[in-house]
Amino acid sequence: MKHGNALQAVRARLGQRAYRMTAPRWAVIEEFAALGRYITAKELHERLRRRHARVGLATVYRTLETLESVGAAARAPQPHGETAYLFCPVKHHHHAVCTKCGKVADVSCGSLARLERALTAELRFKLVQHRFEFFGVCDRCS
Amino acid sequence: MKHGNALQAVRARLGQRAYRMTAPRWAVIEEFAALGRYITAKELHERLRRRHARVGLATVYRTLETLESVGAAARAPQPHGETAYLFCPVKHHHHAVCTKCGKVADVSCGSLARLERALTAELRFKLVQHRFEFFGVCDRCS
DNA sequence: GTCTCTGCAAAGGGTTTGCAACGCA
DNA sequence: TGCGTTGCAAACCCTTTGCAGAGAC
Repeated sequence: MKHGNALQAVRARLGQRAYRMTAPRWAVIEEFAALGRYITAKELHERLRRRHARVGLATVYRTLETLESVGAAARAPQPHGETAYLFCPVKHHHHAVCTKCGKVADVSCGSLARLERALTAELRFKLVQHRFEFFGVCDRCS
Repeated sequence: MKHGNALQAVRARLGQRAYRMTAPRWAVIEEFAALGRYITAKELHERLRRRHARVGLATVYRTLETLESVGAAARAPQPHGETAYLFCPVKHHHHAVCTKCGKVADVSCGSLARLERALTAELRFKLVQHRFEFFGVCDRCS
């Protein structure tokens, strides 16, 4: 399974922090991890319902929050007011999002270091954090 | 006045599109433009109240929406669920936000063009849009 | 005088919380 | 068995909307 390793890694990470692995929580994590794109809590909840997994919406929110707290999910507030989440156990990087299918590709931020140094001098700002998002059309959709 | 030119430009832009310049609307725009940092509708509303400007919260929201529609305000959804706005009549660019005082510096995106070309080839993505945000500590706060 | 804009309050939509029952460990 | 977790529904919070009166042009 493609996401198997990442899944088990997250399972272990949760276990280390004394989280219990219940059926609803695991159902949310599996569905979420297999997705590979940003999704809202509501949408994820609906998918689980369709699969006959008895999971409350509140549990979906709580699980996503838990995953975020252990660094396994990225949160992206949308213009409309909703929040989209992405299963994403990798440390610090950025995303390129396909505007057609929603697929997400990872972008390392190593190549941005020089740019950041230049900006630091130019703006007289000590930059300590950044957030980049790229949007476009992926290989398969174009 | 520092923001005078931008203010009058926005006033003219609104006039061209047949918006009426009412007292409440102008109060919101003035307060907003003088600020120079991101602010939520609620916070802006409170500032206006303190200045004894009788403006409803709904009017603040409507004015911010109007400004956004004519390209004079930038919207930034926050993790918590609120939306922050910045008076920003310049076309397309990015921001560096001071994490202490909230001051915003503009970052042109010209220097990022090469980076974007490289990513297009590497990811097999046709990138059509991007959003960058930088966070750090400004000159005065450090 | 017309037609947009305003303020208020209610509605709307997403997210969080309280609580009793449940079920891992 | 103890304590974290769940589901439900109510509570919350931010934002939008309906409507009658006010005001710009």
